[in-house]
Amino acid sequence: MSEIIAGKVKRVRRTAEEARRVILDAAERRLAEHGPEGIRLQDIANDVGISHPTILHHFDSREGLVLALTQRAIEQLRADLLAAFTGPHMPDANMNPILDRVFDVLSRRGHARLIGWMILSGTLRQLPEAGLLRELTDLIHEMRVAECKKRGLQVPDSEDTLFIVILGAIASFGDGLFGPLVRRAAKISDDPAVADRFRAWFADLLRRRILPDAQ
Amino acid sequence: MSEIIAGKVKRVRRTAEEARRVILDAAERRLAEHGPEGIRLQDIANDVGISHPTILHHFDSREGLVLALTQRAIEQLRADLLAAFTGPHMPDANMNPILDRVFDVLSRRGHARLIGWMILSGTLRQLPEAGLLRELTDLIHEMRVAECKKRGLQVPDSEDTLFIVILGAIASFGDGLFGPLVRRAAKISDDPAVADRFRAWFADLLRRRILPDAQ
DNA sequence: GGTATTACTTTCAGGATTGTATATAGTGCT
DNA sequence: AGCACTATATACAATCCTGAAAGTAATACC
Repeated sequence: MSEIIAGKVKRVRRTAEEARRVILDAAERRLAEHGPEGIRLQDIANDVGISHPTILHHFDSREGLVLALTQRAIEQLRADLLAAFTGPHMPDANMNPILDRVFDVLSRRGHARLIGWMILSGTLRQLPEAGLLRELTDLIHEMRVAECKKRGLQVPDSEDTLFIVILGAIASFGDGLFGPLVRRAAKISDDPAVADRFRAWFADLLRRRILPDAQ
Repeated sequence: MSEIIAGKVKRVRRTAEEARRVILDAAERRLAEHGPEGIRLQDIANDVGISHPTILHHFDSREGLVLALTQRAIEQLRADLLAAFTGPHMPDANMNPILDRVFDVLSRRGHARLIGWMILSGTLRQLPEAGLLRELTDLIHEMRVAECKKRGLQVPDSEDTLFIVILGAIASFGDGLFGPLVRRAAKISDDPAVADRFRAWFADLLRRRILPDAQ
């Protein structure tokens, strides 16, 4: 491992924190590129340029590594999502920009795949519950009720709002992982414009369900 | 393996077809209960009551088994869907029983997880393109256009039908894999009745989009 | 400069899983 | 009955991965 200079091994010594970071980065890359089975201590160690027991030194065990990876990913995802939801146009019921950001976080940045893998490997059960969607539901429902009252419309059931949020979440995650497959099964061209149109279409569907058109 | 009677091994000999079937059944059960990593030759062999090389004899390799499992699931699903859409009550466009079936295969029987796993690990590329969703879309769209004309409504764009189907697929897959997580994040009780209500709600949403209420 | 700490390496062991080689026993056919 | 075919079993090999043990080298601190 590392460089060998004149028969002696040149070691790179990082701070523990730094070492953990680069190891997690490498693990995440492997996961994204090679899928679930790509997280092998040897391979990750090779990528970083260290020996695999070093990983065990920092994370105790393979599971420790996976747990740390999961934790970090969840925190990032949560931060990204909160940023999307507390953006400037939030009180607005226009779902398009919000869903755009959510889809972007989950699809392009690969969080859906990551979370999917974590669900499959069972590590996610060991993490604390976030309740993020509950907060979001309450937020939207409040806005929805107020708007409906203002317009003299029938006030919707709170479970309806809940289901809208759940659908949004499930479809966003689902698109991030299964989207390409589904589009192929529908014989859609690889053109990302179609995926974009679908997203807009879906956002419109949700928006109309949340608040019927005033026009 | 098998029963041992007076020092001799009593073998159960099935037809190749039958053997493949029971093996796939056992694999599917393991998949549903333990997820993708639960598909281990030894375990499956134990469940069936055979030795694990027998599985290799019938499927060549573990990957062959997984592939066959997926293929069978897709074919079953395909048959179910086509049957559902060409069934007697079809002009009715009631999505509920259909979605029930889809959710059953993908959620309860664990195929969403398996396919998710295959996407992540890259094995899925070896399956032939089905184009199933395209056929389904055409079927639905035809029906939809006919019904709209009959009622004197505006004929919908074919892309609208396509997106409905895609949403149905993505949400079904998404629910199968991410559903439990999402429901937890929404602080919903584990009560499966809620998941059922959501499914019905979603089916209704799709139905209304396909054909607006006549009332 | 000396010493303690710890990040890191090399080497090896244990375990699990897939896959191979070869023998055996049902089943159908002549 | 005898024979061919093949589904099945046993035993073994090969590989891979995680983890342990023990020693080495870089950094910090006195």
